[in-house]
Amino acid sequence: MTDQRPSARTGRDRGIPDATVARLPVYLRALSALADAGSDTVSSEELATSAGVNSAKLRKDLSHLGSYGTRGVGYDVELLTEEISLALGLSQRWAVALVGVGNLGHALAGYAGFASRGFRIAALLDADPARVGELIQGINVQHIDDLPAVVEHEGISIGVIATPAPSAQLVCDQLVAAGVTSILNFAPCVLSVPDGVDVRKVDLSIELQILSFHENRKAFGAQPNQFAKKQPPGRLTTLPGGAAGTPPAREVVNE
Amino acid sequence: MTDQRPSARTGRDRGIPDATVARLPVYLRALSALADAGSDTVSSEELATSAGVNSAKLRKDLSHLGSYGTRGVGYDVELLTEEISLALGLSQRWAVALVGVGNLGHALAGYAGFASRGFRIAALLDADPARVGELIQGINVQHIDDLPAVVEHEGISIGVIATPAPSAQLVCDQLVAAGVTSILNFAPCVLSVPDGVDVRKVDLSIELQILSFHENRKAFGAQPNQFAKKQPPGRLTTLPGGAAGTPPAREVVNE
DNA sequence: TACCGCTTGTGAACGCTCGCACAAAGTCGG
DNA sequence: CCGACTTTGTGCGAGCGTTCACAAGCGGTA
Ligand SMILES: NC(=O)c1ccc[n+]([C@@H]2O[C@H](COP(=O)([O-])OP(=O)(O)OC[C@H]3O[C@@H](n4cnc5c(N)ncnc54)[C@H](O)[C@@H]3O)[C@@H](O)[C@H]2O)c1
Ligand SMILES: NC(=O)c1ccc[n+]([C@@H]2O[C@H](COP(=O)([O-])OP(=O)(O)OC[C@H]3O[C@@H](n4cnc5c(N)ncnc54)[C@H](O)[C@@H]3O)[C@@H](O)[C@H]2O)c1
Repeated sequence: MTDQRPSARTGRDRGIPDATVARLPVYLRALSALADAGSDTVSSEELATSAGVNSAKLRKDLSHLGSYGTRGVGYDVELLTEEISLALGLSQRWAVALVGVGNLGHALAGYAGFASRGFRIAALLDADPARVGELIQGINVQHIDDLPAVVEHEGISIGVIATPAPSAQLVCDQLVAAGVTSILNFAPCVLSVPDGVDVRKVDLSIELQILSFHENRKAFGAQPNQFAKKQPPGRLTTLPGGAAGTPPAREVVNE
Repeated sequence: MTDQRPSARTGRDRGIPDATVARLPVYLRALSALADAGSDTVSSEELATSAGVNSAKLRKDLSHLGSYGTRGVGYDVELLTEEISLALGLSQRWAVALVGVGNLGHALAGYAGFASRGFRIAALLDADPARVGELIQGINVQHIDDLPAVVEHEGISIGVIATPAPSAQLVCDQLVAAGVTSILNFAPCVLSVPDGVDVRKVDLSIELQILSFHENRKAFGAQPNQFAKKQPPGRLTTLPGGAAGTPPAREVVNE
């Protein structure tokens, strides 16, 4: 799961496990679909299937919130939706600041999935004077220097960073200084923040590289280089060149 | 970490742990920065700091690849870069198909981070006839029906889904049928795939909701509703309305 | 060559997560 | 009211991931 652990739970603390928190939004989505389909109640088995998890795991996850099921029947869709929303803090609408209105920033600004889940893009900010003043989805792009005032005025506590990596730490510091305590980072870099500030990252390249690993593993079952031991100039060199014979690629999968 | 576990490792199998695989790309990025800065060697302590992890964890992670460090000295930056790249299967350039050239798809198509990490966008596809033929970053948008031929011709093994959620499963099935064995999904839904196909998801809303949870926790230390027990109509109703007195919201953060 | 300081690689302990399996607790039909 | 059936909530064991702490190994120095 994404890393850079958020809010190191302080040993004691009767909190909900991180792994559970990460799944609650998925359950919420599945519940929403069930509600649209007209279901009033749902069993852990059904809900688990919709969410793509084991039913025992689902029940254990929900048990952390309290006892909201009915034995022999299942869970009330509406009630459970409310309880999960409450646990996630979605009973209030969070204001979000989006910094960096480039390619990705434009897509994010126009994303309907924010509003529908209880988040409001309260501000768009950029450092480029040419972008300031631009109107995107009815929101005016403001200069990054106005950040403190905007955060204060709009009551913003969540920031999204969509600037190039070299600027990300600077922007992050500015967000923190302005009072933002949760940050979602799209730039491919590690951010350092003071205690009490949570950072989560979304990194395309990392996801692709993980897929690459598994793809590679599928292509060559278990490699021969089982126990490598620093062969001085054994298999040599030049990374993006072509490492000893391009693999058989295809013919592996397909049903 | 993202979830929907890729390629259930079959019990035995001397493979690299998933948690380690997920961090290798981060190390790679840190190494790249060190190389640019002119370092020839690096200690586990330095590299761990750059990557934002514990140095013991870093060493254990690297130990899964083999013994490529020198005691008393550290790791050779270039050698380690090669070894990690090799382990991740980045010594070859993977061809990627991007399906859904809407808001997000456009941003992704123009993203330089793909190419620089060894991925090549080999095809853009969409179902909307109005988009077919459009030229984006020098690549022609093709119709989704041409998927099988394109996958075959370009040797594509990785697919990226950037269509609306209702189309995602259909597109996924088409990708799998065409021979794609790794999928990165941006649509907010669960995909089901046959064994042998890996799926990873990137979901904005989930990330924000996790941040919301922690933000909420910061606001109200440990809640009073410690042991809830199905209060029949206790605190009631209407989720996006205002759950029993809108919380004190502001005044919490702003350090 | 013998010694010293530094850093790796890893054994071992601990905590978190997962999934099984089942008792407890509810519904429903008679 | 009772008994059969269904589904939740959870105790428990196994496995994975993280961290500590240190012996082993390497380069440098006398
Ligand atoms: N485009 C994608 O699909 C994509 C995908 C994954 C990750 N990313 C990452 O997201 C980030 C943004 O990507 P992009 O393609 O939108 O880049 P971009 O260059 O199109 O946009 C970056 C924007 O950030 C602004 N900016 C730069 N420095 C700033 C600062 N100090 N304060 C405020 N604003 C600042 C720039 O003016 C620009 O408008 C990058 O880190 C990139 O690696 C992008
Ligand atoms: N825009 C964002 O910032 C953002 C952020 C996170 C997640 N997402 C998700 O990414 C997905 C795409 O978002 P978007 O804003 O780009 O939407 P969009 O509507 O702008 O683009 C979707 C594209 O997919 C194409 N499409 C639809 N059905 C198709 C099919 N069966 N085969 C091929 N192509 C098909 C459409 O023609 C359209 O071009 C959505 O699932 C969205 O929830 C978007």
